[in-house]
Amino acid sequence: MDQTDKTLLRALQENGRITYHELAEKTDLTVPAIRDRIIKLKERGIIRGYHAHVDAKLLNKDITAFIMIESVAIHYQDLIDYALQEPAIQECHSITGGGSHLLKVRTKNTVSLEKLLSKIQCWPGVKGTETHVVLSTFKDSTFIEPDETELES
Amino acid sequence: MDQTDKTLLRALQENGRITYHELAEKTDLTVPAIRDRIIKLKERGIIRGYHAHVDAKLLNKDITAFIMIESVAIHYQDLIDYALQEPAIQECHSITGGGSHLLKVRTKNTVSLEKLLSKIQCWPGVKGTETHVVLSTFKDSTFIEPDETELES
DNA sequence: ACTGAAATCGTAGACTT
DNA sequence: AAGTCTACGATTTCAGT
Repeated sequence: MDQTDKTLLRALQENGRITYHELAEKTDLTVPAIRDRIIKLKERGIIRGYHAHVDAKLLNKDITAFIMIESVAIHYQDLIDYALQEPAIQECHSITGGGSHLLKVRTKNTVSLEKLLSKIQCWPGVKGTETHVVLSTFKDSTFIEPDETELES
Repeated sequence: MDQTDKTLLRALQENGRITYHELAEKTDLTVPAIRDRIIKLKERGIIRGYHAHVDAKLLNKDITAFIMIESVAIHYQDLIDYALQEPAIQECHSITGGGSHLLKVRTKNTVSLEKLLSKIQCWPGVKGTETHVVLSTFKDSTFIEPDETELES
């Protein structure tokens, strides 16, 4: 993980379809060298994948919400299994502080959000939920600055 | 927005570097037709961009946290401006329920999280914060299912 | 990590429905 | 307006060095 790798990671996060040729220009390396490095970054798990970012509202998902769940420990695995199966749930984290888990969900409207909440409240071990509907999103980035010195390799 | 567009959106969300040829095979269209559709999806804002997804932990960001902020309305714009400037803040939403805003942040460790929190608590209008540190992430998808009938076009 | 050739892919214009 | 065909240039890939 040297300066060149960091440049590649920044560029690929900014534009996931950038060509090897452009990356070669940015780094003063040749195209095959770029390719080798990117393959290695993938093999090391640093690059997990490439994804198109689509606009949720334009795909008829008008509601984004965060749902804090209070659940009992014995049923944590059930909760995870249910969360993985539900397409409207984009993220599921276990967290510290009030609540045991936090979900990020996308639904078409308030009706579908209500249906989803009813489902969740029926999951085994769920004692309570607290929903925060997103009114506006001012920043939504997936960019991670690779600026720290790395420990490994 | 027909069945073909939905297939394209699904495929591009799953693999942002998929070739037009592969997409042509999936949809039984020719490569130029695929290209035209993708250009239009971009022009309509449905495709916002393409991004490499990198592993935060492997880039020395060990902490993910959600910070709920209670702020006074007069200073909302200040809060947004500060959030946009801070690279550790990945998301900033205004929300309903307890708290006025929710941040998703990534930091190297608890020390840098503490520093960030100190900064945020000094922002004008911030009355209080409530931090939820992520212990484990069980689902982290950006996939949005384009399965509803669309209103526009 | 570089070179160079071969295969694959993306792009643009003209044409068809 | 949307798709196809064809041809050309760009990109990716895969040797060997």
